[in-house]
Amino acid sequence: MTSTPETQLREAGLRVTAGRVVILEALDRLPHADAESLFRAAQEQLPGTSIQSVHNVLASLTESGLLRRIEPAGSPARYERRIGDNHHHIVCTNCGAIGDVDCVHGDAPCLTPSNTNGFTVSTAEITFWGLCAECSALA
Amino acid sequence: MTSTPETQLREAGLRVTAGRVVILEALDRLPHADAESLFRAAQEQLPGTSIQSVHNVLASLTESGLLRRIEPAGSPARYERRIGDNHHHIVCTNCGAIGDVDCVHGDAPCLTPSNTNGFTVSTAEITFWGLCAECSALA
DNA sequence: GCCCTTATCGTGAATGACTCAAAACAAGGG
DNA sequence: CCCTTGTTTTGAGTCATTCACGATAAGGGC
Repeated sequence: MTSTPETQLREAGLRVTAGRVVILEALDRLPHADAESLFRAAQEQLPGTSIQSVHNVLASLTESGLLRRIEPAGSPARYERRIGDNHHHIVCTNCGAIGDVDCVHGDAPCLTPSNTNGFTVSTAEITFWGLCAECSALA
Repeated sequence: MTSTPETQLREAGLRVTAGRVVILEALDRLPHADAESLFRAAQEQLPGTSIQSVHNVLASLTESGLLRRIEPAGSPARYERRIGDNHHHIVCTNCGAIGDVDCVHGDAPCLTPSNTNGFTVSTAEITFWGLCAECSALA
């Protein structure tokens, strides 16, 4: 039950602005979208907006924890409305499409590296690479 | 037994050039270095070199499989002389230092996502985030 | 409902990390 | 030793993102 964009923003202590609401709504339709796609989506409802404003919005929403930012190698940053769970991602090496992967094997094993080299580990992030259904079909 | 840079280059079918040898040697001293650091290291032995040349070298070495390129979120690409094993990395969220992590739990479990959304998975990449020994001490 | 403070947006310029292009150069087979 | 072809150099260009700052609007207080 994701609460409405307005409620979410208020709960995060952020002002409710048209830009933020539009971006949050666009991310429901376009999960894992990058700034550019969100900009194009936002323009339909906010013709006067700019790519910088989209970056502003994404930065504040990410900082407040309303969005999760993912940065697959070789691709611009993508954003998703996070559901609090720590799921992972699978990226198509051909077209860049991204899919969600529910936490692997009951989520515990991968959070425990064998040797940490003195590091204090706080999170683990898994990225799977492969071909999406469409690209596998074409191959 | 890492073979010498010269041998490695020849085996990969690449010409042996001063720049390539210098970069490979620098990566022994600076594992997980980025292009900029390697450029500075290379300048000591090749005063006339340029950052673009370093990128050239890194690109061809990566393509030939002599180097592995890693791109942690929020950091420029790092390079390492790969040993063929599929190890993972741990990145310090404070200073950006990177450590190697031997494959987790006998390497199999993390390569098998629970649901693949129709994707054909070929590789899995795990990035651990935390604080390096130095930064944990300072915190 | 209106004002005022202050967060946010929009415009513009700037940055970092890298890629592209073409001329100068050098590795190494013949 | 020469010639071919892969590399390096020099220089410009790109992309995604950030910085700076005046204009604008959200929303608490009156």
